[in-house]
Amino acid sequence: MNDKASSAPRPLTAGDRLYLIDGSGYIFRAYHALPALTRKSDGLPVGAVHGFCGMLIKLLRDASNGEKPTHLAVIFDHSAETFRNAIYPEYKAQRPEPPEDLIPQFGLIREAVRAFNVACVDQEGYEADDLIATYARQAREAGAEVHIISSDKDLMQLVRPGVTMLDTMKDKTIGEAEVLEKFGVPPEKVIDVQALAGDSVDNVPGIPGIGVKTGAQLITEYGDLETLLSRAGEIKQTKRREKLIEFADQARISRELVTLKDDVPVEEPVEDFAVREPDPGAVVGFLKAMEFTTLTRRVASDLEADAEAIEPVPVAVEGWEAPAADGGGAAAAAAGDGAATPGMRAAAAADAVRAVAIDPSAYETVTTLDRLDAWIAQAREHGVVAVDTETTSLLAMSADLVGISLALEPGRACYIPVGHRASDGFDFDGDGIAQLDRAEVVERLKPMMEDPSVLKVGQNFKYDWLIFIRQGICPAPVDDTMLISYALDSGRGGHGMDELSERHLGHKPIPFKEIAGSGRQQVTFDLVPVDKATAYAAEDADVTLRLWLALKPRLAAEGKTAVYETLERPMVAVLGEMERAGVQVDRNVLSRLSHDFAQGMARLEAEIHELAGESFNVGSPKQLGEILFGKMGLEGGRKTKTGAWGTGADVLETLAAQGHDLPLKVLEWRQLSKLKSTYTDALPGYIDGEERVHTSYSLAATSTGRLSSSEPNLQNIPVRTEAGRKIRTAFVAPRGAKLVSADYSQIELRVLAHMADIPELKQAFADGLDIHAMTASEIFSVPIEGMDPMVRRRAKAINFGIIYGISAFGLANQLSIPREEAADYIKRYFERFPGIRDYMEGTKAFCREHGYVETLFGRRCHFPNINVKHPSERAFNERAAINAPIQGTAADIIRRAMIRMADALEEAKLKARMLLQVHDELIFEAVDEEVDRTIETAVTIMERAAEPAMTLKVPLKVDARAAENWEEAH
DNA sequence: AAGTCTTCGTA
DNA sequence: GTACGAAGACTTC
Repeated sequence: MNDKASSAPRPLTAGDRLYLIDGSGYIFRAYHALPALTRKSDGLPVGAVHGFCGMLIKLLRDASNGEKPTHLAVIFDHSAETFRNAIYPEYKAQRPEPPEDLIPQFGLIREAVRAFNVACVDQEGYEADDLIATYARQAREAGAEVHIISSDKDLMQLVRPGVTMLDTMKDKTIGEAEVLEKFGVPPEKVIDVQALAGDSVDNVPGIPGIGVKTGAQLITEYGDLETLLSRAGEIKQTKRREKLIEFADQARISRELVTLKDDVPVEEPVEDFAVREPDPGAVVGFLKAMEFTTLTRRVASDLEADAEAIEPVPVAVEGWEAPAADGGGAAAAAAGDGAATPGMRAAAAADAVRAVAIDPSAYETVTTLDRLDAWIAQAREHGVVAVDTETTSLLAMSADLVGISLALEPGRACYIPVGHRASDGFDFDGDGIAQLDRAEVVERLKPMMEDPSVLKVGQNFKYDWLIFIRQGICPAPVDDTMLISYALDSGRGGHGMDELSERHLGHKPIPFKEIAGSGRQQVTFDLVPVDKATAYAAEDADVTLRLWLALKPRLAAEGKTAVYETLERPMVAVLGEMERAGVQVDRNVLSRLSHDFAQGMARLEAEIHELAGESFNVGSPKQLGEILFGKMGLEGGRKTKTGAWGTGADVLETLAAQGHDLPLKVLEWRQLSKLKSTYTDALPGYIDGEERVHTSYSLAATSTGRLSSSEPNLQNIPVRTEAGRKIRTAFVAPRGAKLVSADYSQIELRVLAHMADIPELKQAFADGLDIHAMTASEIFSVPIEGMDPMVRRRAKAINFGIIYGISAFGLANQLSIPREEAADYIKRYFERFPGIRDYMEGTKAFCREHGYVETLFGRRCHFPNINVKHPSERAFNERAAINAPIQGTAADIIRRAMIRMADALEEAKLKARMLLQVHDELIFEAVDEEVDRTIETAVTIMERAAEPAMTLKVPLKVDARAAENWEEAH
């Protein structure tokens, strides 16, 4: 403990303000919410420490309500074991180990607390939360005001008159209203809801199938947990009633686990927390040692101390070793401009963006040409402008422009309505609404939107790009906050605007539903009143700009500029063009197939009902399960976690193999049903007036760098079965042209051979051998000549398994062999190719240590759950971590090819257009006389796509051919 | 009307 | 065993 105040502490009284900081909670939250930051001189991770010190300084200057604390303490957890483990041994049992770069910061934060001369409290056997509950009760009973610095929902039960929580990271006070919003019940009933809902993070079991929503509703209805449990028999919903009865005791234990103990025999009296003036030498010395230049300056000036004269105070660091000289810090520092590192500038930028509150009522609606010109002029002067379009549809290819919003600085944004209509049903052309003419607005915006010196910032800009292109504007240059986030944080959560706003700005944007309604009452944006539209649309531009300010500096700080600039940003226009082109689809082919499939289904259905002896819905797994395992009494066991009979294809196949006719016919029926509903019936709905279908590609939907395709998904058009392949004949080229398909051969195995550096595999690819036959020959010691196809098939399954992070269980499933046999194959494979095993182990170890893996081109994929305790979940993460660099590198390579393709085709004076991408395949449309040269160009670009950034140790091979339709071209 | 589960199509 | 998206059934509101 630090120096005691000279006079004896006086008891707390009314008028005192006690601030209790949940130190342990803060550390984890700050670590994840704030940008990673390292000490410039040696790379010591200090992001959470920086956030913590900033928070302390702000609090000591003036808390957010403008009142300084009279008493202040930081409370920490003592150790993992608490009295709760005696009640329930599994409590917090699956907490992951803290990340490597957080460990040294635990000690540093305690050092910080001491340096600031603030009370620092922990106590064996109790969690920080219990100590907080106890001190809060004592202070409140003494008449003092209590503020708890935390956003932990477990502390929300303490909120009451005189006790509030304060989330300093979001600058938000949590009072009774906020608790009610979060839990649906007032604070005193929070523990009852938690007892029902449980908590997977703390491993509080709760009652299965009941979440916060249902829990709150039940508690509201019955008053409290005990009443609910004793009257559980009255519940109408069967499943819910049974669960409540079955797991009643589990709920009672859960309630004990979440109830905070407010009568801990505390060792430190609350009076001792009276705020004390820090010693300038200690606190400035500490901040200097951390190399927090801005904070040092701020504190020195607050304390009227001369920062220059104070030496850094050496701080011992536990749990971290400085790298040898010339570590990563040097590279980061090289990009800096003076004292601050890019990391610190990135952190400062994120702080600054949070500083200005978001106020949707403060935006301007632009309805005169003068104001429009003024905004355009300011955008040009400013050099950066966030842009967002509002339209009538999520489908960019058929959406009509309704308005445009611009943002120049945080809080300074406008909305330009151009296509609103009154919703009374009479004003069809919008004459009655004050808005500018669309064509005129477009014409005036165009020069600025195309001005190379004005950067246009968007969120998911491919959408807006398509809208602008269709208006005759070709926006450039552009930045996309969604793609910046994707380059930085893939695997750490989604990249949609609302999610990013909540994550980085602590702000929840107005939901679309709130202004346009939902369900039956939902209206298109053109029918939204202009004032509401302004609040919504301008806020989007404002948020986009703030996200850009917060995220863009991180690219340089985290070394991801090249990934963003070479693999992400150029894709906006490339995919935009592909989506705009679309692919021609012959609706007559689809309609004929639909008819054929329907006939086949009807025939099978009759046969199935005959075999079952009754009529039932073949498409219902539930009814089918009843027939198979109930009525017919077949062996096959329960499966799914909800307790239903499993009727997956594998189960039905097993039954069919035993000679049962019904499951076989169900399998055939399902195949036809799938093809009909998903493809032949659904696709015609996407065909436009030009007979073409325009899919939408998502650049940020996968964790690995692959694209995804939706509305419709053209990356899962059938190919494996004869019936399915017929659907591909509906994808055609226009008269006088052909479809060209070019696909990489074995790209993932080639990538693996390069990355793991396996001599035999490299040689095999160099020699153009059949890689699966070669693998089979190596591990089963059989000659390639005259090989049994079954042996090759086994080797092929192993090769795929390797890419997926093989497990004996999975391989056994794939090959329908016993697990022991599969384990034996894997063992033999690794004996023959030890380099693959080393590579896989190396990848896992790297991921465990860093929390991410990277592709050859530097794309980072995060795995926040790689270190969880639960064995099968961890194994799942490990397999994904092994797969990600392989799948991701292949994805990077085809992206590079696609980005170069447009220029290459143009340079070769070819009219061919790239239409589709299916992970390792590109589909083009080329006029008949240019087919050969298109193939030549496409193959060359694709095979050389890794160069010059990377020289692969194996050649890339591309097969390409042309035909009238996709089936024949593939 | 909205959300979850199951199944199945692709690389 | 990896990565996705879509459809229908089912459940609950």
